[in-house]
Amino acid sequence: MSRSAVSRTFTDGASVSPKMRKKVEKAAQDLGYSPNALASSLTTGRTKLIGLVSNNFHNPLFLEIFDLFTRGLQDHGLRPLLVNLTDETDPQNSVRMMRQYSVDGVVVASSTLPPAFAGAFRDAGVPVVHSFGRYSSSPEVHVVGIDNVECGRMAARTLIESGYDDLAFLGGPETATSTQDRLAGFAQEVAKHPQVRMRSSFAAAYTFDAGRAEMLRLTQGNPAKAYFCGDDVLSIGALSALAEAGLRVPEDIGVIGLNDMEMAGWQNINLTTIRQPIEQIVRSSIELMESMLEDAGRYPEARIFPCKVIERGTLKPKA
Amino acid sequence: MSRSAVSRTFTDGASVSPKMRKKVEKAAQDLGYSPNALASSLTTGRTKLIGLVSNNFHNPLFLEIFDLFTRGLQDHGLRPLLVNLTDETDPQNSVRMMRQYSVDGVVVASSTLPPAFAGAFRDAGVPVVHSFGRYSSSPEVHVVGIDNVECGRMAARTLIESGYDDLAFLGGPETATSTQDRLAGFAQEVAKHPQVRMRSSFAAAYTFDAGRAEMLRLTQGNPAKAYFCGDDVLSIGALSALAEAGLRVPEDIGVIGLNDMEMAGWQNINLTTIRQPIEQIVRSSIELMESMLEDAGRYPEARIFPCKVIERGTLKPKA
DNA sequence: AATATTTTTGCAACCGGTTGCAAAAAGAAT
DNA sequence: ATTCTTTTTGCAACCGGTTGCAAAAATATT
Repeated sequence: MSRSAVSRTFTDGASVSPKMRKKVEKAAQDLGYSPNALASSLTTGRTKLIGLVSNNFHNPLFLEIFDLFTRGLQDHGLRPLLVNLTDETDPQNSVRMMRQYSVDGVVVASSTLPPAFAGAFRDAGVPVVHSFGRYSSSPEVHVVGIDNVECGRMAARTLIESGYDDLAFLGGPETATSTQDRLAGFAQEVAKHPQVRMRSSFAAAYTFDAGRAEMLRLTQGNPAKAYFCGDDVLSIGALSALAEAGLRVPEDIGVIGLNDMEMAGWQNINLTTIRQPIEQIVRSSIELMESMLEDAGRYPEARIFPCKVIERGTLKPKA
Repeated sequence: MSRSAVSRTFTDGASVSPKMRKKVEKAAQDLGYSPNALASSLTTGRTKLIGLVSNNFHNPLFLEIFDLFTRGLQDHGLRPLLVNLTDETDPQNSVRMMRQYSVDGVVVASSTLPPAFAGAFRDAGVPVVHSFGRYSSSPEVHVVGIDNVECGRMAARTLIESGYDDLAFLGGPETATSTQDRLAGFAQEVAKHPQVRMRSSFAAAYTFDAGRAEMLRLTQGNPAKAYFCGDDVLSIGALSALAEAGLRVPEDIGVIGLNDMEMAGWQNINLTTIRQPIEQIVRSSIELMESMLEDAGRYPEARIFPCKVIERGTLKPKA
């Protein structure tokens, strides 16, 4: 029973006779031995470690996303090494760290990080997919997500079909690419309808407080009749502000969100929103990652999934 | 410039002359070299990998907890290897996995897992701390969390002080130790007040839907005047049910939750609740883990942090 | 300047596995 | 029974680092 024999019984596809395997397994059992994954990575070059880096640790939607990612990766025998990107952390730092731990790949799960961030991994030779990233027809790296421009159009279309003609976009931080894209689509669709007017403003962050603050400010003046908020949490903040201002939803003002996080379906929130198919996005991201593990040189690809409107109670029913 | 010289420039405290260090650093720069953490772990026996295992991927509070843990660990140069424990996964399985990846330690972040689960790691010789675990005066493993019995008492006391005398406990799953402890404390305090009556019931899970369903059921009959719900999400579900049943809070029925997750402070929820000091618990857990990395044989210790009532709008103001 | 002391450096063995290759064992064919 | 194949096994080198130890270099002492 040599060292190689042991190694071979634990790597499937290797040539070991049934009896040798039995013998080794028995011994392993008795000694409580199990192979050291890290040592083996040294020669095989694979760690099965996947860096999961995100900066969205305040949006409950991302708990759902982390749940899906961790379960999905585990099911494929991969291990998520979690990286919480705060504002201070230097991107290059996390790139270096990921390399030191020889991760097999990195998935960047964030709707607010710029494409260049994910690019840094690719430049370092680490397979990377950017989930929930910005759609581009010629992506720098693999991107899996939604078409934010189309979502903007969809929101405008929905509001208009519901009979609103005084619209507004309440976005997240003006610098986030997702915000810009959604606004662009929204404006584009509105432009097709001469009788419809629109305006826009921005919350400081994709948070309840920011949404509420901005909507409170808006209710001081002369608010629009229907708002497309760039995110569900933002929407809920806005709804809170509206309630506090004594305005009824949807009778006085309509609201449509984006994401369809679990909470949006809660009966006391009941938010009409555009559903982002996170299960599909995550599943597809993992599949893409797996295929890159086989062939790292794969040409960057954008996988875009369609969104759909989930009608609940914050918009007047369509006529 | 030998291999050892390189190794020494990257391990602090090693004997290298300034000029040698410069030379190595220059070369590393040019070649884009950075040491392989996994290879080094082979000889040093330390990976700086910490298993972060949890089964609470549906409670938004845990997003806050993951945020704190990942940031905290990162700040100490440790890397969280995330494990999502689903119902199907065999505990032994994750123990083996953690050993294969030679994690330096494991933190079990869960209020619902039994102490025995964390014990399995200890038995395997892996340093472990159970955060948000059940308090015990003679813990099997290090536990950091709150005293659920005392929380139960505190809830009852608060309700009684607010003038309610027809109380009820609306717990999570009856099997969860946290539920049992909270109920015990609640009942214990009520027993001191002969004029106060109480009852109890249980939601199927610590979720909005379960809380709502149970409260809807209760409103069919003759509900109590004030409820202590075993968790904020549960409370919010209950609040939704009460609103749907046309009952006013706090005028008709009072509600107090537990956890004080971010959402509880949202103006349109405004839940009176018992705050669990998660920042302290997480910080302390990490400190404890660090000290175990030095001295693995440390005697199991229970660190319990006090909770406090956060008064908001779901209880009648104290007289 | 010669010697003693301290610091820096490189050698070589080791950490715990994997893997190409040749020797040994088992099975098939004659 | 002998020879030819095929399968199984062990040897030894390697993955990318660390570290005790002795040799070499730099500093200090007389």
